[in-house]
Amino acid sequence: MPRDGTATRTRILDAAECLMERNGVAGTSVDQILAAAHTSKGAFFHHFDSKRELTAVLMERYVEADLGQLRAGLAAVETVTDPVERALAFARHFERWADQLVHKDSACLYIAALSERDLLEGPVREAVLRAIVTWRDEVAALLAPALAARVESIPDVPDAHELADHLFATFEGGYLLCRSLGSPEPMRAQLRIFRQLLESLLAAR
Amino acid sequence: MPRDGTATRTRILDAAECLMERNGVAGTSVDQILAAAHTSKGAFFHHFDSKRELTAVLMERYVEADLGQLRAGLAAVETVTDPVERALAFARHFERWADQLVHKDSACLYIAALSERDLLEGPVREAVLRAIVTWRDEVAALLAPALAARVESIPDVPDAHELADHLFATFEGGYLLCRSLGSPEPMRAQLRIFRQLLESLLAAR
DNA sequence: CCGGAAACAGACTGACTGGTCTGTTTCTAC
DNA sequence: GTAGAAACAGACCAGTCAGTCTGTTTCCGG
Repeated sequence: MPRDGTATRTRILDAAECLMERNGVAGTSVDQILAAAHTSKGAFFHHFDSKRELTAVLMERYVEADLGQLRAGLAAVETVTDPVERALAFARHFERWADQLVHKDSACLYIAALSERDLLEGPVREAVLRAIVTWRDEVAALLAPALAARVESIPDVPDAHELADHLFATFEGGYLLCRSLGSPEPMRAQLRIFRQLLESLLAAR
Repeated sequence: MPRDGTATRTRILDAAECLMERNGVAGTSVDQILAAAHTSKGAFFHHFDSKRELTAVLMERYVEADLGQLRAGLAAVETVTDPVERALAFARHFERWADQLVHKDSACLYIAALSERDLLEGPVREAVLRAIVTWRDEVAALLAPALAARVESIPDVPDAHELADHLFATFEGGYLLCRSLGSPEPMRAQLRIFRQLLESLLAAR
């Protein structure tokens, strides 16, 4: 086997992720990626068939990392036995971890992908969908027992899946607030609000 | 004065809004806009100095319409005297209006603008910021008295401004869920969740 | 040490980009 | 009516785009 190209491939993916998060997919040219990755057209089209395929591979990798964060959150609270406490601990986990999540003027690749319609077909869409559905199902499974424990004290019990989606919505909304305000603070604030709302929902009365 | 060009101008703005919502700003070319608006390069650059300026003007118009929705929501509940009931009526107002808000596979122009960094400077950014801050301030002013009325029964009272931002985050997160799932349903679901969470927060105990 | 395949470099291409320019039409003020 | 300015049309331009192609380098099995 000839020389190893995985380092170059990774550099291209890293550069593309960084640029596309900031400028969008259509707003990022292959030449820009090459410059940032310190490589050439030849290397790029050796590793990827097209810009489209790069985007798909990148999104796949991004989703995997994202789901890793979900699993880490679930693992961090699996020892908590009380369902209500476990749900709240889960919310607190992400609240604590918000600062690391949003570094200076970064954004979420999902937002970049979802704002371009021609990406909303094929593998990119499927990857995003997998992320959303996995978060929904896993978080709903965590929330359902907590909601069941309070079902008699809540007049209008929210649907566990929709409430799970609301965490996803909070993340993405937080990202957008951070982008527009140019500060990582809103993410922390929004995750805190989510936790506070969940606490009041699940409070014994 | 020669013939009236406002109709053409409006057609260009409408076409641009429609295309940019779907494909992003960088993902929409001037030629595409011209085709959709059934006009020419000459007309376009007569009405706008550049694509950048069109984007800025369009965003200004979009923000004004958005703030109109906010004012309509505030007006719809201003007769409700009890602060808690007024806040809840406000949430219910948008829950009811969710379906009209999101037509089939539409998206929010804020998301398109915020996903491209070079737009995050100058008038486009200022317009988005004005929308966010106005929503925040107006909604916070609505929520603050309601929160004050419950301050003794809530252990960890959320900040009114951050809670107001959470409504904005819910809208944007809802838009993203609608885009990825290809359905207008998630918007309604997320606004319902927001209302349910607010109800439990403001519930007398 | 050498044959071959993968890894890379970069000149090149045609389509498309935002934007300019020249010319024509349409209206109003006089 | 006619002068003049705004409204519009579309050919045109230089630059950029994604993608191709040819050639060179690097490395490993034999």
